Amino acid sequence: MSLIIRNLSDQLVDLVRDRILSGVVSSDHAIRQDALAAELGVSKIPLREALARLEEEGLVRSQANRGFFVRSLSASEAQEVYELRIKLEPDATALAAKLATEADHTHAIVTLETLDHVTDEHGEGVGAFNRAFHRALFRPCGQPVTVSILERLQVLSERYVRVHLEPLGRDERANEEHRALLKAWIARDADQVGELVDAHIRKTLDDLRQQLVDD
Amino acid sequence: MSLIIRNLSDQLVDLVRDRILSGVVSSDHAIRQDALAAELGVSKIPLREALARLEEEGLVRSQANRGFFVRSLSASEAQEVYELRIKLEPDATALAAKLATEADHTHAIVTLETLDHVTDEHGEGVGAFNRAFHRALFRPCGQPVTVSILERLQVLSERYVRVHLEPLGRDERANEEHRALLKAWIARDADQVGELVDAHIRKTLDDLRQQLVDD
DNA sequence: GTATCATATACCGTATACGATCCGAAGCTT
DNA sequence: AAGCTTCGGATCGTATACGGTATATGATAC
Repeated sequence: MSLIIRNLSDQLVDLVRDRILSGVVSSDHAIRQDALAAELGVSKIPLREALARLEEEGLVRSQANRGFFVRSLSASEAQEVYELRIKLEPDATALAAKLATEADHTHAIVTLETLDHVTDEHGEGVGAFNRAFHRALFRPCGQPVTVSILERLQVLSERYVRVHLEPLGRDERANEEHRALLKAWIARDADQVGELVDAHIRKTLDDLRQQLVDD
Repeated sequence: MSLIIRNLSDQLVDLVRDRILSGVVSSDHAIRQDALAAELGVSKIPLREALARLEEEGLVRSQANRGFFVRSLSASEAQEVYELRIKLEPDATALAAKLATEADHTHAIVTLETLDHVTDEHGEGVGAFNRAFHRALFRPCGQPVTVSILERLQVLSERYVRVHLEPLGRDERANEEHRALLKAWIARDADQVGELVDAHIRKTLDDLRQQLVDD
């Protein structure tokens, strides 16, 4: 049992990221450091470190002497992020399928079951579990830089899914695609995994595009 | 004249990054926060923010209660970083060639001249100017996320160039490739730009591979 | 109505303090 | 002698307080 010790700012990164993804804090609104720190029961020093990290991730931006702001969404960024995922994620997931261990398999299976469960209950944080599933599939690829880039891209893309797609309840089709993808992944059919991931992301992008012109 | 106001931690990011790239601080050695802050004449709070950002960039890693360490180099990471650049940089640079303004053109030309000059004098920081040149070529692509990812990849790859290639003085061939690339880029020949960038990165990777097996 | 000034607010950076943790060395046990 | 335990210094992580500075806002003067 290797227990992971995390300092406060590490934990704050996740906490604040979740707040932004769930839309609790609105775009282009200044983040009051003292107020937020007081609300979370920490001082502003670890909070500022967390915000600095989130700025590198692309979720917030900062202006000198003005503070941190949640970055606003834009159709062009959505397009860009999904195109980047299409360039990177299929290959990484396909490679991971070849390298995955038994433990990776069970982890992916469990993650999908959790995602199914949460989807059925229409519970909070479907997006987070969706992210976790895809991450479970590409993480074993053994390429740390690629993994970190993909994780960042996933976070960015989740914002658009939450705003534009989640309300529509298009979970059904996605879940079927997930099952087919997992099956091929477990079977280590790298080629098919690559195609399925590619198709899956493209479909999401198509849905998003349609939704964005409708807006 | 829009003067850019940057706070201390922003400036420290660049300063510490340069120290790491130039090899002043050795790998896997703990960064003494108090000592470094005192040496730089700042307090450790903005320094910690800068280190947090550099950890997101992949240049340092942190262990809770142990501090920040310069990440060590590895052949597999080099390979990975260059493969990622091959996947992203040719397209981005080709797109930028189509979108570049007159100002972008002059900026790229000036940057290459500076690079030539520095190379001739065998001055310090050839790597930094090499980075600046490539950045000048892909920056006008109008895709901020792609640009930030490529900048990160460039920083990571520069470490390997400095250690394994720069001592060999292979600058001549690179400079010829740079000139051909710039010419096609100015002419907005997107297809050729893509091919040249791809070839340029591949050659560097090949050199690197050879050097790494020799090591 | 515009320009200038004063004030309030919030961020930025520093100094300081203190608990928590890590690491190496000394000492003890076996 | 090898291994384990304990201890203390060093460093990190966090909190708090304070001054400096930039921005925004509202009042005043012209």
